[in-house]
Amino acid sequence: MTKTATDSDIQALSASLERLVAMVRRLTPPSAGLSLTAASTLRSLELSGPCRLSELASAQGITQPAMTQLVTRLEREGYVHRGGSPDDARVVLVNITASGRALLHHRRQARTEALHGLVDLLPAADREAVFAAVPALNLLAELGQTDDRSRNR
Amino acid sequence: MTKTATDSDIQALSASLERLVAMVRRLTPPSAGLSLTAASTLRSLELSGPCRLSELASAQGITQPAMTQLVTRLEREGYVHRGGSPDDARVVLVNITASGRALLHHRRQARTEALHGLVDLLPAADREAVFAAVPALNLLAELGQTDDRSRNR
DNA sequence: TATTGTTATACTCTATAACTATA
DNA sequence: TATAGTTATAGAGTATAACAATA
Repeated sequence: MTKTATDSDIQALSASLERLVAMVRRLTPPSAGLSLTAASTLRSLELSGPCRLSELASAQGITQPAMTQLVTRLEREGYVHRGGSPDDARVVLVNITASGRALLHHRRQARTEALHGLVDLLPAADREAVFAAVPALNLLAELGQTDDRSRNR
Repeated sequence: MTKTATDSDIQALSASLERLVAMVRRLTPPSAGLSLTAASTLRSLELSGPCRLSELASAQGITQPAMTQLVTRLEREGYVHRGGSPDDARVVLVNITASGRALLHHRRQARTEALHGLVDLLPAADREAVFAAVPALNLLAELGQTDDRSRNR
């Protein structure tokens, strides 16, 4: 029946996303050691392997200087490592360390536990609706990631 | 069939939420004028009406001094107003201004437009799964909000 | 000359500790 | 003495502009 998305559908989704962001922020606040951008950058490195600094910056939607500083902090804490490229001496290849992987693992466990507590409070029907939507939500998030808004920096 | 949530369900949801947060951050970056906390605080004021500074702080999961400063910035920009309580002279009641409401409205429009672009790229089945999950996601977010973790500050 | 990354500088956002004013 | 909020100070996180090194 829902052939195309109506504005009111989109607005409801948008409002829901706003609330979910607030929830996630409370589940793993920056006080837990990593800012949202720092955590997201680590995750990205975990998936991609060694990655250029400029690619990391555009993937996170922040500027190159901001990523330089973030990587400097992450390197100081031992979560990433800066290496050079054999092909191009200008390039810096950033990679996640074992310690960085361990940190991600720990954060995921903590959040999973907290989420478990919340999800268990949901009525069964709602719980199933949420899980049923996970693949679609992943697709949506992926589209948002590869969308080239703010690539032009 | 899904009687209780399995760990792998929860982990998939958790990972999905991480990606959605990254997407939302790119849709309305802090460069658009308001940080996530600032926007969330305004939204909260829009819903609740005049609110004590300490309540705002605990609702957002930040400290009282951080909220003092955020409210100072928002007041300087004209988005909120500080008033006293007639009952208790220690209390500050913060309220949103017409300008603050207008800002929220504008941001919502911008995000809704951007989301529309993404949602239209989803296959119809995924689109419907997302919309079908919205009420459940709202409920989940609400549980996360009223959950009293990090109330003890 | 263009690209990759860093440095310099400034502002937001957050925390903890110490303080003021009121209850 | 306890509570509501502010001030002081420090550090993370971000931006823009100017720079160095390499292609």
